[in-house]
Amino acid sequence: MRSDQLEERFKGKGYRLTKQREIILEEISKGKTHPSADEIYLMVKKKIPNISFGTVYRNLKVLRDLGLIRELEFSKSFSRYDGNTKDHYHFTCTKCNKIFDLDIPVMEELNNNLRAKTSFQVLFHRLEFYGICHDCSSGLR
Amino acid sequence: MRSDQLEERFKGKGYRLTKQREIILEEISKGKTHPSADEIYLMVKKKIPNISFGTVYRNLKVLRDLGLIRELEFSKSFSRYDGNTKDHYHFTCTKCNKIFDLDIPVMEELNNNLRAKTSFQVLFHRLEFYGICHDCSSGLR
DNA sequence: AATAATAATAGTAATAATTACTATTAACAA
DNA sequence: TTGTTAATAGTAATTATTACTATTATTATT
Repeated sequence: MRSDQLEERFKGKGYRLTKQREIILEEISKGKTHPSADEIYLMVKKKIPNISFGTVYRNLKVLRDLGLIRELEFSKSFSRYDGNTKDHYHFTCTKCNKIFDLDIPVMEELNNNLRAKTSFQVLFHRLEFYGICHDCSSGLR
Repeated sequence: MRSDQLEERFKGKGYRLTKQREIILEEISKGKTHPSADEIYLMVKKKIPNISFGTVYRNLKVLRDLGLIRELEFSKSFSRYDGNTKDHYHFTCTKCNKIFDLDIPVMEELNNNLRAKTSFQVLFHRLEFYGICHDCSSGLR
């Protein structure tokens, strides 16, 4: 993306284009890795030695908001527990944060398809749907 | 599950069946909700007022290990960032924790299928594959 | 049933990722 | 160039989870 286009993108949403933001975006975009906030902080620190963690986190949110990067919420934290131990998918309502079990078959073929295309040992997959649940979209909640 | 079967299940893996474990399992299994560790702590606290957070967390891991409950790692924390903003899937190596972009088409039909079966407003889905990457399974890493 | 060995517990402190706060600095519209 | 205000650096606070430790409870063995 050209620098003036980038600037427009920022101003369009009322953000300012700062050196910090430019370099954070640059560092994330240049590789094929999927760095953590911590790793991004370290990479950027080489170019802006006194940058702070707060600035990195704040700007990751800004860049995500602008659609310039994607945030993948993997995780170790914030688990939910399910008494249903048979393999199944979930739907999460982004409004009320309720999680619903889905009664659709688990697609083992997705793993097979990926095995056929790659050299990965595919063990399992996680499929999570997101949207608005019935109660929330009908104004009941 | 009968109580004696449950006990066998625990002993089989060298765990003891304690009141705390029984009640934690009971509370998770009785509803269709997907409680957080915090919520479980509060539910169990009604029956064992002086239970501690540590006990809940420790036993959630034990119950998961026994296959009696499932842990869904949703999350707010531990994000990874991706410079590739076009919709795509990932493969995560559970050995080296590397994340790979997958070059397989995004299946919009999964959302349509779910829309057809439920009254949810399905907005998007996340599909993550897990397993062992080529380098790790060939002993290179 | 009594005992010995040790796993599990309660209570508390520590950790790790992220977010909030605040005085200072920098971007940019006029 | 200047005034307005968003963004920054630095630090403290927050939140979910884990670690630590003295005490208690469970189970195997007598």
